Amino acid sequence: MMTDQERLRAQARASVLKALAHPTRVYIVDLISRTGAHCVCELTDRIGVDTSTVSRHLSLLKNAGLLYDRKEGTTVYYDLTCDCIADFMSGLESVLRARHARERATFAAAVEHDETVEEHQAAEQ
Amino acid sequence: MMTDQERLRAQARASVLKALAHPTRVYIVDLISRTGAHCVCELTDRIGVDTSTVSRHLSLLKNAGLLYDRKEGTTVYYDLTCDCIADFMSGLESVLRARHARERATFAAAVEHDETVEEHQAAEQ
DNA sequence: GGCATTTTTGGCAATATATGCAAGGAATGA
DNA sequence: TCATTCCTTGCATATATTGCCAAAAATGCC
Repeated sequence: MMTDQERLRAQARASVLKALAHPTRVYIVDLISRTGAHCVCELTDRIGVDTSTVSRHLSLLKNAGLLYDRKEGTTVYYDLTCDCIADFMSGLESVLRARHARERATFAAAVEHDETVEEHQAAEQ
Repeated sequence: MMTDQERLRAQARASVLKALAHPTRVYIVDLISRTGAHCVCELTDRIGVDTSTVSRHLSLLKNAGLLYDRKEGTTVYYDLTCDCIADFMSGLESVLRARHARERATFAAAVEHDETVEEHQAAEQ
């Protein structure tokens, strides 16, 4: 049976993953990791949703400990708390590439036998 | 402005992160990556929730392309589709360590000045 | 003070997610 | 065939997430 420690560990890991698990937030983190700190209005322009929505995504990322903010006048700049976040996100690439390769393989095998992909997957069993 | 390609890319990344963004699913992926394939009932015993719930988590991870299943009799074993997933998850550790270090630093600085953590964070501005 | 700019917050509706229970397959063995 | 075991799916419910609008803070400038 799962220990309390394992439970806490899983929860901590999930909290980071949850913070990143949204297209807008992935985009924000990715952009900042490549081009440095950005303010809310810049991000709003790029992303094309309401400012309030972007602000909420940012404060969620801040609460998760992934971003910190710095105020200049009325402008608030958000930046990564740690380069390790960029490293972590780049690890996603391999996973996506592998997934893509698998999808292509399944599709190719189905075509080979003149089946639909669903038929092929069923036949695989 | 965000391009369609960027949008799709963010969506693809988020789909993997979303699949992992739950304590139970993090635990499952972690366990399998360390100790190999497991069947639904083993995981159910370890985790302590209903079988149907575990089964759903597993099929979600399968749909996300992170696990595949193999049937032996009435038993279904789930395993990682790719070692890169374990690598990716281990990248989380650095992020968590960094977050923890930051939290400790903030707490220590607050104690230093005999403030609450909230007061200290406000004073940081 | 009054005004403009930037950001955050409250409220609310729409949507998505998580869970257990109960019922329904699927494979095995008596 | 019947019972058993393992797993998945339908349904109902509870909770969480997302997004916009409008209103409120915060700051700087005149």
